[in-house]
Formats: sequence, structure tokens, C-alpha cells
Amino acid sequence: MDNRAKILSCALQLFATRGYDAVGVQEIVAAVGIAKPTLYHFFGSKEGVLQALLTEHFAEQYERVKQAAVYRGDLPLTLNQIATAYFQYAGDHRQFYRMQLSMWFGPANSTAYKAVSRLNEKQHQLLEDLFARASKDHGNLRGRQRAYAATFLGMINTYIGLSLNGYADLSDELVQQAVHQFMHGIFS
Amino acid sequence: MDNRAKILSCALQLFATRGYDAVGVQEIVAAVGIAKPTLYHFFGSKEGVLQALLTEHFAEQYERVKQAAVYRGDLPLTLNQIATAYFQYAGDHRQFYRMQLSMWFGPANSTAYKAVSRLNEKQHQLLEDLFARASKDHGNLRGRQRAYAATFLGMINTYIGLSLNGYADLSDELVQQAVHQFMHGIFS
DNA sequence: CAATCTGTGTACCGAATGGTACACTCGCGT
DNA sequence: ACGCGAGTGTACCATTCGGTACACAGATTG
Repeated sequence: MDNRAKILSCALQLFATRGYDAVGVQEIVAAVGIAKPTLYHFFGSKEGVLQALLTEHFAEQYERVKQAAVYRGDLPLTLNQIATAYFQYAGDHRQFYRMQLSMWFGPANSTAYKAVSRLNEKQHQLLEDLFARASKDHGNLRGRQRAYAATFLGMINTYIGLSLNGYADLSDELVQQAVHQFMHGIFS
Repeated sequence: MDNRAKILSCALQLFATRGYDAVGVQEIVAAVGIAKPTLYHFFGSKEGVLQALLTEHFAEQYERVKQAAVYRGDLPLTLNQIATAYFQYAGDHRQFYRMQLSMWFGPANSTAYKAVSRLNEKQHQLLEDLFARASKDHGNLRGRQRAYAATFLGMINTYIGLSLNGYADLSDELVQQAVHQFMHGIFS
């Protein structure tokens, strides 16, 4: 593993466990075992490290969810696939998801929140489009796609958060139940 | 309003919008219009400000929820009352709830998370006890009180988070629906 | 061999950090 | 009138912050 990768790895761990603002550049390079200019050579700034971390990890996550989100007339099935994709990704990259989650719920004017907001927007858009497409088969959603997308994503992230803190495990049954619950909430 | 109250008020606003770690003592006292030793006179440290903020605001929130959580044999009704209490409190103290939420989802080793964790534990215990008591009437929960408490609290916080970001409004119907959904999830 | 480019360490920068020593003012009880 | 304690401002502390100038090593390329 070269120094660039080592920096990203150590930074991810530190950001995830202590928070972006609480971790200094000094601390990162000390953890890696290099000097500061090396970090600045690769990433230009502390925020550059964060950006690289987010874009490189998020690409895979987005691709997985995107493939799960193809709509073929069965909304519950699609939501099932999406939830499964999220749960699997979160399970495979616990640290990254933890960081992403903390930034998503973090203060709206923080550097970290601004950095993840564009990623959130992409995820949100994906879901919103799905609900819009599904509305042809499930009756008019009366502009509620946006709220549904937010609620669904919020629910998924809640379960992942619970799992990361040991309150739940992201089993297939949980996916089933969660989606069932969600659909039940929409059409009632 | 005396300086002590002013400090708490300004600190709350700054912490809620930019995050505990990102805000310096300097910045707080500048916003209040006082000098640093005044802050240190009242609170002893930056963390002391946070602690005072949390304990003083949380007391009211806890009292409200506690009164809503008296169980009289009707679990859905009680959950309805609890959710309503949370939603009302969050609506009345948006800034504080925002801060609390960001700390709850924040990195587990951050100063902020440690500060709120004991408050969360109290809320969690309240709900866990409720589910344990209700299990006499609703069949054995087989040790799932803990998971149910976490899920219910997670759901409430998700909705509050959505509301704070403008994706939902915390109406009575939403409470009804959310509790209904939650109960439906338990017994299915 | 010389020129170059990527990567890395030493040593440093100014600014900001959390925190404090100390002198002062003011209202209150005596 | 007095002392005392709460509250507050000035000026400062050591440390750490994010960031950089620069020298140099080593591999690549002419």
C-alpha cells in the first residue's frame, strides 16, 4: 500500500471515530508515519483528503444502489433490492458508512456536511426518480416523491445506524419487514 | 438576559449550525460580546458550556417524555403520546434538537457524543422499561425491548431530522401513522 | 551523463486554539 | 465605611492549527 492509500485509510479511521473537525492534519500524518508535506503533495489540503475519501468510496456505493434501483413495475421488490444494497454496502464498509452518516446528520454549516451534501443529493435524486416512475403504476403521488425518498432513505440510514451501534442486525428479514412497513405507511 | 444565559444561547446556536469541534471559545465570546474569562468564570471550560447546555435543556425534554410514557395498558396510545411529546419538544426547541441529533449520530469517540450518550441512555431506558412493562399485555417480547426501544427512538429521530430539513412536517397524522407503522412492524 | 519529475523529510510560518494570571468594578451584607 | 465575593476586561501563556519553502533522494528519460 503506497502512502496515498495509507493516508486515506488512516484519515477514514480517524474521521469516522472522532470526527472531521476534531482530527488535525498533524495527527493523520503521525498515524501514517509520514511528514506533513507528503499529505499536502497528494491532496493539497485537509479538505482535499476528505473529498478524495468521499468521491472514491461513494462511487462504488452509488453504483450498487443504482443497479438495485431499476424499476420493473414492482415497487416493493425494487425497494427491497435498494435496501439490501445499502445494508450490504454498509456492512462491507462500516467505517466509511459511519463517517458518511455522522456527516449527513451533522450541522448544516459544517465543512463535512457541505462535502457530503452533493452525494446525498445524488442518492436522493435516484430514489425520487424511482418513486416518480412508480407513481404511474401506484396512482398519483401528488408530489410526494420527495418526501417518500427522504423517508425511505432516512429509514434505511436509521437501521444502519442502529446496526453500527449494535442495536440491530441487518438481516434479510429486517429488509422485508422494513420495506413492508414502508409500503404499508404509504398506502393507508 | 444575563451573560451566563447569553453565552448558553450563543453557544447553542453556533454548536447547532457549525458543530462543537468547529466552534472556538473565542468565537463564542465574540458573538456574545464579552471577554473569555467571563465564559470560564461560569463554565470552567468549553466542554462545561456544552454540559450545561445539555443538562439544562434536556431536563425539560425528559420530563415531557416521562409524563407521556406512563403505561396504562394501551401501548399504541402511550407510543402516540411519546411521539407527540418528542415532536412537540423538537418543534419548540429546534436548535437544541438539531444539536442533540447531530451529536447522537456523531462519531462515537468525539467529545460531543460522549456528552450526549448519558442523556440518550436515559431516554433509551425509559422506552425499554415501557416495552418491558407492556410485554405482559402484548406477549413475551423475548428480550426485544432493547431493540424496540432503539428502533422507536430511531424512527422518531428520523422524522424529526426530516422535519428540521424541510422534508416533512410533524403533524398529528404523522404521529398516528408512524406509531401504527411501528406496531404493525412488531406484530407481523 | 545530465535533466527532470515524483515523492519525501526538515524546518518553519502566521494565526488560532483552549486556558489563565491578575487587576479591577460593582453590589451586598455588616 | 468596610470588606468580600461575584463578575468582567486586559494581556498573556503554551500548544496546536492548517499550510509552505526548500532541499534532496531516487527513478525515469533524453
